[in-house]
Amino acid sequence: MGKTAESAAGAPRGPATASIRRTSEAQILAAAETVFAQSGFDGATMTQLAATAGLPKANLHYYFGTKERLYCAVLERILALWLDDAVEWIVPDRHPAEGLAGYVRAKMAHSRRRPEASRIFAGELLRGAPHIMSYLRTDLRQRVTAMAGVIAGWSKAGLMDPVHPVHLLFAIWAMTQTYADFDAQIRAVLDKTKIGDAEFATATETVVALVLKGCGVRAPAMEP
Amino acid sequence: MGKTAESAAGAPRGPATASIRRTSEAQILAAAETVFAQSGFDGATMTQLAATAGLPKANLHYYFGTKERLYCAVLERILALWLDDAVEWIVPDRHPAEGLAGYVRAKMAHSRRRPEASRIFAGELLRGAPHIMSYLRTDLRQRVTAMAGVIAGWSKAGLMDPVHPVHLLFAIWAMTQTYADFDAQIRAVLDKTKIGDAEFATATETVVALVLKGCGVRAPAMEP
DNA sequence: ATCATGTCTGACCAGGCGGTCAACAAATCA
DNA sequence: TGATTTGTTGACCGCCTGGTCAGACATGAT
Repeated sequence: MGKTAESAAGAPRGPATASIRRTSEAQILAAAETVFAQSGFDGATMTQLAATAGLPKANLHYYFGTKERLYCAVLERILALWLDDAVEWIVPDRHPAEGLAGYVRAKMAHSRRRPEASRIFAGELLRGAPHIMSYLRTDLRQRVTAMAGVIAGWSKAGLMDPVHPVHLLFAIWAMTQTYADFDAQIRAVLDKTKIGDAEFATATETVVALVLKGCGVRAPAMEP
Repeated sequence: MGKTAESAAGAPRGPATASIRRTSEAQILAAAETVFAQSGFDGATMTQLAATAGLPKANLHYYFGTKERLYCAVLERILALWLDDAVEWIVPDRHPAEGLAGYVRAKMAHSRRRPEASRIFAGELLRGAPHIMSYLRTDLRQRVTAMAGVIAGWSKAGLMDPVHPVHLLFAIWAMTQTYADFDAQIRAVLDKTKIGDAEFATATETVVALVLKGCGVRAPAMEP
């Protein structure tokens, strides 16, 4: 039937431009990420959310219905980004010296570039993960199992010590995300209003070294 | 003048039993620690706080005035406990193998025994530490400086690698507190409703090994 | 008894919260 | 063009929030 050419995918209703919806939703989601990261779910108010988005409050309800649905939309957006780092680095083909270092650096870069996403995730976990428990138990758990297998393989191959793979991952997540989540503490201790690139690079290399040496990763063999 | 014998210290007014005040305050603080840990400052309500304490709402206001003052009282209680671990373990007399391992184990024990305290602290940091920023910049920073000196001393003495001491501390805090703060994630990934003692011991030893090997701590010399 | 002091609490309040809705503007379809 | 759907918004609502307060109650000194 005569659907217009534009609506290729993801436009269940509305025959023509869903671009307005997309634009407004993106605008609201971006604002919401900032506000939820600063104030948390309970601390944020719809009025504050609307003001940050530069739209009337009723408009947010038009697009997302309730505060909780808006929050969940923000969460889903974050989770999508969350999973991609691992598959690039924690793979059997790589040497652990490269894989673990790359993964840690990717996670640190995440904490640097998108601290708000990390903070929203942290807040959700702190409250017992009421909105993402099912995701944790399925998607995340599955990925962790896969990554743990890779790491165990590295150990068996004699490329590194036999470290408990899952707890190693917890440790890596903790060390890297702390620079986003608990930034206030780090700034206070370092006596800086903002963490500079140099300081962050120092942090990154400290964590990388801690992980590589901590896992007893052997020097990678040079490819012929 | 004729103050009764009981009021030895800390009873500025009231001639007789200040024990009632002490008891009620302790009861309220204990309940508040639980509720604030579960729901955060914004999520918790005075009604919920009162119900958990088993007292009428007005009673909480009688003793603490406002929700914020109650919250701050809870925070202060936590901070007092927070500082004591370090001074016992991160001291020049000890070998780093003993000092770092002991410190990590103490922090892990803290996460195990008093996860609520850790979560309240984490929530406060996540929101930018509005109530404890001055504490972080004074007390905590001072202690960190002292600890960093000890660690740097260990490195100079050739007892361990020259690891950046402050970032090492951030890493230790992150790895240990993650077992309290993000317990939901850990339980979901491990597919357990509760983390057992055995699993927690595994976690502890994983972190201890990661830190000791990661810092290149030499084997401690035996005392004659 | 009387009084002073501290403790306790039900009833109440103003304000802000998330959410609704009717009416209106804009865009797309026929 | 008119018809129909989608987007926009100010005004409004009921509820729950943190906080108040007058007065009941307990306790010990005089």
